[in-house]
Amino acid sequence: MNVEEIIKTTKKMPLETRTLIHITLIHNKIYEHVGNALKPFEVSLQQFNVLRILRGQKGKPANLSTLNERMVTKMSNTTRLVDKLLAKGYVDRCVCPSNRRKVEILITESGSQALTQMDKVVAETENEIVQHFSKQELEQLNLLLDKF
Amino acid sequence: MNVEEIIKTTKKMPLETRTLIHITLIHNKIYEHVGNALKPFEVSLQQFNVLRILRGQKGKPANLSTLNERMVTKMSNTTRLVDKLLAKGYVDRCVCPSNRRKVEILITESGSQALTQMDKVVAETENEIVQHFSKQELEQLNLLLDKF
DNA sequence: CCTTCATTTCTGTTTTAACAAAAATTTATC
DNA sequence: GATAAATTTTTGTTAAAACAGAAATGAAGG
Repeated sequence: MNVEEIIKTTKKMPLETRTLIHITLIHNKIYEHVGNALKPFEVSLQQFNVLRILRGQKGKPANLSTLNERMVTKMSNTTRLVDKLLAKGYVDRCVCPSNRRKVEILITESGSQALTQMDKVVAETENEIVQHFSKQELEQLNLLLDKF
Repeated sequence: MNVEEIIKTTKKMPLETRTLIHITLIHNKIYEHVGNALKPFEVSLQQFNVLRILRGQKGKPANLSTLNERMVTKMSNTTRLVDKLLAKGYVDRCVCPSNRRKVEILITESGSQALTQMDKVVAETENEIVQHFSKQELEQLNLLLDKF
């Protein structure tokens, strides 16, 4: 990925700026590719993310604040995101009996099965995106990214 | 930035997945910080980006397709983005006399002045974001990012 | 208990983005 | 030159995100 070529500029920009633009371009690429891979399932990246968190709960229900805390991209209205998963039958939701302010969200069997399918295509897409990296380079990259 | 800590997971994930989540988290950070820096000017990151492109034209007008081509994040409706810059008096727009399908967009004096101010705070923010990197590390990072 | 405050979720509103199709103009072809 | 095709921008509609405030419940202190 050549930054200058993509944004069609010949001007030399500060290394700091170039780095941040670079990250944004890569993010756009990830978002687009993974989003497309999920399109057949009619779920957004965010919804996929929530399903993964719920599976990670291993049967233990999660409430909204837990979801929000663990989401890659925090958003203000997780309620409506869960509404959509509910409409697809991928999750169950009920008020928490011990604290009726809270809500308990669980992935359904149907949600789990769909998620297994999604995992496959997402993993393939992820591998495609990083296909030009060796394992060692990926490790080196992660070390550098930790510095942000 | 510790990925596992931020998304509150203890599970070991594939290096590929971790890398892409990492990129997304960093992108969120950039977006948030630079967005906040621009807030006093009441322009979005995208609008700031367009102003920079227009300045790069050095007086030569740009049309919508040129803008779209050079934007970091492509979007379908650049028309409405330019509408907003127009409302703020930061750009001028008129139909291209030689090809009346096209439109010519120019940054105004007021836009240039505002942009100079924005540049300052954005550059500061960018430096903050990469403050833990040495110049050499930034170069190394850019080389790795080129592999995407 | 009653009042106040804190927590958690939900709702309303406004912005922004995504997608598709329409309108205006130019270019090409017969 | 008329008609069809291509290009560029605009508009309409729907979906998603951001922001702020309301509602419901629980906890604490008098």
